[in-house]
Amino acid sequence: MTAASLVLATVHVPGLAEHCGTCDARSGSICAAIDDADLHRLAKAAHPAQAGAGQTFIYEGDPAANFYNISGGHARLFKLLPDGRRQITGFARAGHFLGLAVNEAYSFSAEAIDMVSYCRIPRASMHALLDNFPAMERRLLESAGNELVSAQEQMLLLGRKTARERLASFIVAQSRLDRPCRAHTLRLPLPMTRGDIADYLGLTIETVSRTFTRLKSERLIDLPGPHEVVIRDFEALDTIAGGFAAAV
Amino acid sequence: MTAASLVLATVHVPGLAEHCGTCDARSGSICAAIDDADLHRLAKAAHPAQAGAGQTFIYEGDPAANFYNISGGHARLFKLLPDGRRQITGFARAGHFLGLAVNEAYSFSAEAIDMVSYCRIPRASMHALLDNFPAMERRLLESAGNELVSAQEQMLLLGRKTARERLASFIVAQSRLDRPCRAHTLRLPLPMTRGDIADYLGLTIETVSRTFTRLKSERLIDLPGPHEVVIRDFEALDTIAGGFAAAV
DNA sequence: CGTTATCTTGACGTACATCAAATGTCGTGG
DNA sequence: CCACGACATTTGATGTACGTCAAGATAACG
Repeated sequence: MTAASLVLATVHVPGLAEHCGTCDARSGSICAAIDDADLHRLAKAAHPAQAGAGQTFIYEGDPAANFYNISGGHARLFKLLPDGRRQITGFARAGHFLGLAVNEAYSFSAEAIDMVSYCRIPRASMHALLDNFPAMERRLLESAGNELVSAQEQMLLLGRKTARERLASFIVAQSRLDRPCRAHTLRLPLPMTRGDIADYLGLTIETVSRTFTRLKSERLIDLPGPHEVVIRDFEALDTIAGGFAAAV
Repeated sequence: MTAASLVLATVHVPGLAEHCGTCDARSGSICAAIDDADLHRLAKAAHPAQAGAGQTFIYEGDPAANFYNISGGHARLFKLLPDGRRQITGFARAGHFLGLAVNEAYSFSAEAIDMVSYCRIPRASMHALLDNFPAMERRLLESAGNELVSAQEQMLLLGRKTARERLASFIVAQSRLDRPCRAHTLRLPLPMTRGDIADYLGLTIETVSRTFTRLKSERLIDLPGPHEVVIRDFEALDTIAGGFAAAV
């Protein structure tokens, strides 16, 4: 990076910043750390792309050449054991940055659940961006902190909670995710399959299904279809999620 | 921070940097990002302290006023459910930085296993350090990445591995931790109790003990005492840890 | 509208938890 | 140095939450 290019970098080039300027996910992602004037710098580094449902776009073990920023759709992030057992470590949606949990090689795979839009940022470009925009690095650090907090929460779930508590935790977490500010959602979309939920919660499909059915029969939720949950008693779910042995 | 103090900051004040200059853990921690000339800046921000065995020095839920850097000893990091069920999310030793997984409040508790030495860094001081030493922030980001990778690895363990695979994974990970560069250790110290290991692996004390005994009877390890393991067949352990159904 | 994958429900099996007691370890004071 | 007590660990007997296997019901998709 020469001094000249640094000066030029502050000149807005119309068109280049297009896909970043119109990006719905920008405000809720680390890209918000870069303001409009410098947006073309970001737009030059971030290459937009898409992945259709079922398509894997990050392979665990591959050299980590790129970082990814999800701008739309839903993806599952997972690790596999050699015999095929799968652990979903998280779901990514708009605003989610992928690449923190990366050293030389990707430590997980990423697969599109529905149509996923994302931006690919080459490693070198990312480092250049971070060098030039400290606000972005700070935001990344905050983001990493949040990810660590939820990873630890998930360890507690996987190591110590019952199936019932896991599912309640999952529903509560999803509802918080859906509308972080407003009151907890009533109708909650679940883009992932029962198999995904099972592999996320360390259970089997059958146990997930049975536990959903039980929560429904207890009037805590409704299940209009496989891909949506209606929360009928948030307080009760939240109590169960916290690990209080709820009355049946 | 005034311009004057920034200039003064580069003047070495003998004595102030003492506890950082002589810190054994420095080279393996984020403190290595600050070179000798600026060490007094770090030393001014980092307040050394100690915690005796069994003493809790971070309480989950407390306002996150400080960051911590472990300089000696071993600590368990854990989360509790209201009925007392415990999940240990990790063990901290010299060089480990605590505070990444923190927003407003601590998301975990930290308790000394043996005598723990640590440096307490007030939140504001930490931010000032990061503003002035970009190398430190970069190192913190790398550290966060590493933590996330191991958190995901632990999710795979907790969600999908058998007791046998969990214990093998634990032993292999501990041996890698002990001597990252050299060949895998033969004699491995385990400062934590069986209860700690159980709560880390999502098992009970009894299952941990039985599984240790079984690995011993299969000549994969020796158990000279409760607080050390001798690795007799690293390859086999590593295979089991990876999730290959090992022959009995 | 048929085909296929996903989801639900049931019957049964098992890995690990729980309960209980013996054995071992370690710090402390005689 | 050894004896005692408290606590950690091991080992055994039994229970159970969840997994596995299997079959139907429902939803998704061309």
